[in-house]
Amino acid sequence: MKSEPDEASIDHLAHAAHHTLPWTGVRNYQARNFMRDMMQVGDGVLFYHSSCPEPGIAGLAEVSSTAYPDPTQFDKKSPYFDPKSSQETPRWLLVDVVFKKKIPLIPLAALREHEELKDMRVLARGNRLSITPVSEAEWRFIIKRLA
DNA sequence: GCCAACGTTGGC
DNA sequence: GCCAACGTTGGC
Repeated sequence: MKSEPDEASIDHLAHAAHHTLPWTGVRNYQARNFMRDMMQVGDGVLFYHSSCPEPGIAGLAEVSSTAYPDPTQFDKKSPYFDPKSSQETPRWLLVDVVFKKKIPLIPLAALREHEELKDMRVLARGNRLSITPVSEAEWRFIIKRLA
């Protein structure tokens, strides 16, 4: 799961109440569907810092809720407000994410060096999804070899 | 700041 | 349903 560290970094997560943050602001249908259809409580999360001086995996977290409506879509003062959404038929969902651990940054360039990770969705050419699946093999490799 | 890549919008 | 225009993402 990608986040801009200016907005929500691994340190923010570590210091949040209950070490938990709602993953607000996803406004892409594919990313939303991953949360809705594929994520379960207890799933591992690679916390990725994007759009920053050192992009890469900065920590480990866990999904701690199933998907539910993102309240910011109803908030006129929020940058994530969506006038086309309604309480009755919410368009955007989120999951809660709980902190597990901070790790020495695994830079994007390091991820790209490993043959084992060449098919990682987040590394695919032109990928713009902020949430992408990680295979079992990719997860194990990152945890054992890089984290 | 640049720019490639991709998603969304909206006219037709 | 097509597709051009536009906006956004995100690494560099």
